[in-house]
Amino acid sequence: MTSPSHTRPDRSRVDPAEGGAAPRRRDPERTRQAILDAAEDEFSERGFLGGRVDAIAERTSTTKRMIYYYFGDKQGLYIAALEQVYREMRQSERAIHLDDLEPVEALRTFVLSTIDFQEARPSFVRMVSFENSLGAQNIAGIESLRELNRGLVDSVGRLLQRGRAAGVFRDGPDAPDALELHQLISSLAFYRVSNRATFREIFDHDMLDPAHGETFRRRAVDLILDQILVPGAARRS
Amino acid sequence: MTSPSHTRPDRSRVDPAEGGAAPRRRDPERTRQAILDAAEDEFSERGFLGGRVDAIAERTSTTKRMIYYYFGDKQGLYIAALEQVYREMRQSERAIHLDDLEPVEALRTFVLSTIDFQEARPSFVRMVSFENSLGAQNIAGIESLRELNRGLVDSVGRLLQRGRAAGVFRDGPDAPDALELHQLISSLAFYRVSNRATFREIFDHDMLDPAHGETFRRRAVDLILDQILVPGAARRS
Amino acid sequence: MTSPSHTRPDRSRVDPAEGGAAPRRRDPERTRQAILDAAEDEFSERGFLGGRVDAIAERTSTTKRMIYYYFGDKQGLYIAALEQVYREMRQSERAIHLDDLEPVEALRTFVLSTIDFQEARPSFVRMVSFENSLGAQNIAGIESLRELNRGLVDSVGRLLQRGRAAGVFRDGPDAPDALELHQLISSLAFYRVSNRATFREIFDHDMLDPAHGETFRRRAVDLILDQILVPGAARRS
Amino acid sequence: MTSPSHTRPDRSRVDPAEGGAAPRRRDPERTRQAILDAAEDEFSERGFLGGRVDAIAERTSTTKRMIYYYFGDKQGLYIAALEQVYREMRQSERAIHLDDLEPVEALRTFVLSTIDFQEARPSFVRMVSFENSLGAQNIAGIESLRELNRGLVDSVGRLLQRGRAAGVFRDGPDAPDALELHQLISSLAFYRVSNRATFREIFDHDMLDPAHGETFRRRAVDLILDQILVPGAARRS
DNA sequence: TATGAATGAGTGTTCATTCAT
DNA sequence: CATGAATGAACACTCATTCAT
Repeated sequence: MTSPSHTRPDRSRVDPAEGGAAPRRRDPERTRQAILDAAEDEFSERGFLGGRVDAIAERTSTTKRMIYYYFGDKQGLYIAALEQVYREMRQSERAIHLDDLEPVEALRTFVLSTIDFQEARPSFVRMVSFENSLGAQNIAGIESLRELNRGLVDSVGRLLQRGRAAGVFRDGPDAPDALELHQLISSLAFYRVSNRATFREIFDHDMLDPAHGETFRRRAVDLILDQILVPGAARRS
Repeated sequence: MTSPSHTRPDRSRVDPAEGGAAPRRRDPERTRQAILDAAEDEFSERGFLGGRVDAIAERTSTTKRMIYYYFGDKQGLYIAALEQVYREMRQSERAIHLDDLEPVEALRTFVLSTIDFQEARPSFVRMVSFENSLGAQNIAGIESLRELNRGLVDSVGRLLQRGRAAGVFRDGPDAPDALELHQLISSLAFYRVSNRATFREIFDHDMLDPAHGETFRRRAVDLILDQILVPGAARRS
Repeated sequence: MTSPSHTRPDRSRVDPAEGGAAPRRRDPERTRQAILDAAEDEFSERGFLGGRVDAIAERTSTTKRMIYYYFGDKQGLYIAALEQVYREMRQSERAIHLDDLEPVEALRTFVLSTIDFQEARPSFVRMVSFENSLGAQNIAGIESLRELNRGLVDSVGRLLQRGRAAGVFRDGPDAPDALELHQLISSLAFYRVSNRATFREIFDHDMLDPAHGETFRRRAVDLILDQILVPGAARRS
Repeated sequence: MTSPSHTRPDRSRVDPAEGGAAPRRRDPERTRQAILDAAEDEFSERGFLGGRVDAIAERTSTTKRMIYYYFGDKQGLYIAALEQVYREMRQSERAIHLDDLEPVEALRTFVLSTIDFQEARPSFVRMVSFENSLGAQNIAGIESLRELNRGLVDSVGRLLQRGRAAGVFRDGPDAPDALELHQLISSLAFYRVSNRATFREIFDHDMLDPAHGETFRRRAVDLILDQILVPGAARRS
């Protein structure tokens, strides 16, 4: 079982010799990364329109001028931050090596990993939410993001293929394809994080409360398997 | 079957005697409503932080000063707009009179109605998304919103009760309660709208394309019923 | 003979009751004019690119925000200032009522008036110089400026016509037309002001020094009359 | 007759051995000249205040740091560019060897050469215009520029002397001196270029259109000779 | 009830210039 | 000789909000 251990990797660890938090001088990669991390924080909290370049500069030890030096403008920085969170999402999927697991276990692992990632990295969810609310204007035409996500759906596609070949996954025109499966899993995992605040405010119920975590995970896995497994197939490997 | 016919009601038709589109003179209620509608448009497109009071004034034929006269400040206007979309959502649920339908049909109708509403009123989804991304700061403590939503979950609760009493809905500690059911249905219906833009941009797949509408609705209803119905129960009334 | 008495009209004298220099409150026209005058000063000294909106605000008692309120942006203000100096130039020509003078006297008066105006209003010359150096980008398509200037050339055209009809001005294909005459007069009057600084710096000679004024005026008038008058015509009326 | 063939000399051809366009390595003089030419372009298009050091660096293949290495600061570079265009102007006058021509022909040649040069090198006109608009602040005290220009007026002075000695040029207190003659010729030649843009924009008339070139040249030469020649003197040698 | 005028603090961005290597 | 990295001050422009009438 996957444990919710997705935390932001310490990308600033470029030169482990220097231990300081702030990029002091002459370490461009560290400076760049520090800006990027600050941008992720700011944009995930306030969105593209609400995010302030000044605020990002203040979160860093560098100056505002450096932001423009490295990223050109606010949108360039925003896109770079968006790419970063998408890349991490993709890496978290790659890390579980779906192709090495037998289909049912792979699917179960994938569902849990998706839930875990979104729970552990709420800034991913927030950034994607903001971006959607603005009609994905900033994302439009960024090929790297398309590739990242398509790679993920391809993984799911291979998984489905193997399951069908093994006779454990449903087949035929009525069975969901990889994209539909991705949509379904994402809906469950994403909504829990994206709508947490209003849900809590309105219902006094925290969807991310660990007390509900196991129940939610079990229900989600079962629900997905119900949709995919051929009736009567064994759920445990 | 519910058809997707949720469009924004023509709230400006306060005094049908006057036919003009713009609130000319001496009709405070119409002026107020025009501001509110403009605010809903602006805030749902750009969020609270991104939304501009000037832009709202320009969308209306009234002046900026009136906004402050009627709503106090930007946040007051934002909250009023949020209340408006929530109220409509609740009204759309009330309109289907769940209590008058037998449980299975009521559940099916509720699922479809939820899907339809969110599809027809994307500004609801966008405003809720924005609000969540900001941690529901603006919503905090607004009792009216809590009441609206709790009324909805209460409806679902009565529905579940009736189904269990009739022996068609699952019971016991493992069966989902009203809030969990609401979360599940919302996840499916909300995500389809909230993440439409990035989904389309990344996968060239429009989740709201009518071509996929029927399949999605059928799968969603079946999926929910699978979770609620006692095994072997008749799905059609 | 025309005396060099073209000074900037006191356009701020809107409400003669209030004598203060600064537009205090609630006198929009005065505020607007104060901004415009400050803009003329700033832009004529530093050009469009070199001129600073902040500096213009500081020259006024109003704030920078008001500049944008009245003129939209820097370019809008610049164009308004340019229109203002062009308009004054035209008015100074209108003030001498060329049509009421007999041709030779009218021509002499026009030449002197042109020289006087450019001498008295160096900010006109500087603004036009700057605008030319930038390729007249900002002027392009501003119809009001075209009309102002064409009105002036039309005046010169009527003057030439009358002189030819009276047999005192040269005629035929070799005689200069109104536009060529305007170019010639402008060259003399404009260059004296536009190139004053480098001339003084390089030759220690101030073209605008009153000591040379009479000589310059006499030579200029004679030179122009030489070009226009039929040989042997009386130069004095 | 002088033909308008003043084009910017290919100053980059310092070391003809290397054929490359860009100053690659180990050719400091070429690097310096490339920067200078880029500066002339930039400053003549946008002025001292409007010109950007970054833009100059981008016009060259060298880096911004080199600009500071070779020229100290922005103003140093600006002055160097100004000196360059003034030097070329002076060289174009020297090239016609006024002292070797008889006075009337020399004067005619000088007028045409002046017209040709300003027409061929509009960046000279623009830079001088900008510099004047700023009150010649940057030029102040640059002795080299004074020498260049005084040498030119001295040439004209010798020319006048020879003409008077030969009895073909007017003499006496009423006759123009060398500086006045320079001013007159410059006015005609300079204005045609300096005010081309607004003239074209306002009157739809391009003063530099080749169609008007011959007429303008003939009139200018005649006009100058009218001022200088003793009445009745032969215009052709 | 309504409105044009006014404001100060901030908004993204660019400037000429210098540093460390 | 040459370079990428860094800087602080300034840049044009916009924000939500309030005032006087």
